[in-house]
Amino acid sequence: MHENDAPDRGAWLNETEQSAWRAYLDSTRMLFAALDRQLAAESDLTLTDYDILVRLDEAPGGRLRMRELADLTLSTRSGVTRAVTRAEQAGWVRRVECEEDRRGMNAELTEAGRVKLAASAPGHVRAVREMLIDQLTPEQLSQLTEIGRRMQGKLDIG
Amino acid sequence: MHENDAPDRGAWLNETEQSAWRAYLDSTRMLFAALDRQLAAESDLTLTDYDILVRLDEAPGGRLRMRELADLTLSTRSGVTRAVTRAEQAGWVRRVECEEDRRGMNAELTEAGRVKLAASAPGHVRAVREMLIDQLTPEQLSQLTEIGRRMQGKLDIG
DNA sequence: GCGTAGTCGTTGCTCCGACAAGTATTATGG
DNA sequence: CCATAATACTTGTCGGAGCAACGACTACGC
Repeated sequence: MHENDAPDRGAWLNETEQSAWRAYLDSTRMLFAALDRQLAAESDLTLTDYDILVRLDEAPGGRLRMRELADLTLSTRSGVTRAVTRAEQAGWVRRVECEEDRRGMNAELTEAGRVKLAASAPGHVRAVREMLIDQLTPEQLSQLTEIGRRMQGKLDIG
Repeated sequence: MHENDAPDRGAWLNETEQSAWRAYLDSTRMLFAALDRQLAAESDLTLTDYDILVRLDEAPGGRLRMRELADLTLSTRSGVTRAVTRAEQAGWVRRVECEEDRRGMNAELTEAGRVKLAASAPGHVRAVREMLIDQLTPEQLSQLTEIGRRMQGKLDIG
């Protein structure tokens, strides 16, 4: 009758926790796979590639340091290096050396990049709506926001 | 004033939708990455590998057809072929030919596989608790279940 | 029965992304 | 100042996973 016999505290998940976790895990995997397929089929893009275009588009001057881009897209620096290289070869992005730090590099969205994003966004947004947003009540959508924020709060720190 | 000028129906997400989607996307990426790191560090496993051990453990006789395993883990057949090959080389799984269908193959959990799962589960479960379950109210946990189910309902069909 | 169509699992190919090491540059501490 | 540490990006290497193609087998239609 001590600390570790509270019903939920064992080494396994109870049934409620288990179904929540599985439902979340499976649905998320399905959603991400479906979004990747949609972007690949309609725009020949990866979700990561798309995310990079979006983040650059939102940044002042369409320009971000590689490091910032890695932080925003939650990927590693090497991942960003390669993704930006791909985008550069496709003409959507150009590399611009950093003035104030000679190690630094900026990725800058080109006009072709903005065009590409404008062409890709509607299909992607439609998919996100159909598969996620339209399936949920407004209350669930706001719960999802809060759930995500709480997880981020835990995961940002460690 | 017709069907597509409802405020939420445009080609872009409104602010509420946008923050929900980003919070969900980012937190999920963080969580999956953290879980993968935890399993890699403490058990030298992938989340997929772990999932395979779990599904086999739950199956009668610790045995499943490759196809079933692919469906349950939401991966492709080729993915399962390779994951099972890895698990087989590690000694956690053995391949058993299927009696009633000579094309078929079963993956069967070995004793070593059960031991491996028993050794890996507590750390993984602890991580899931810390990062996800403990961050949420019971109400949010049940909302998460319902959200996942709704998405699955949409995505299972098409 | 027999041919055709579909299914099962595997393999070849290729892409994506993580980690670790390397180079160049900037920051720090004495 | 100068040596050391820390940071920014890149690259080498590797592992995981998707798609398409394949051989083996089964199921179906007639």
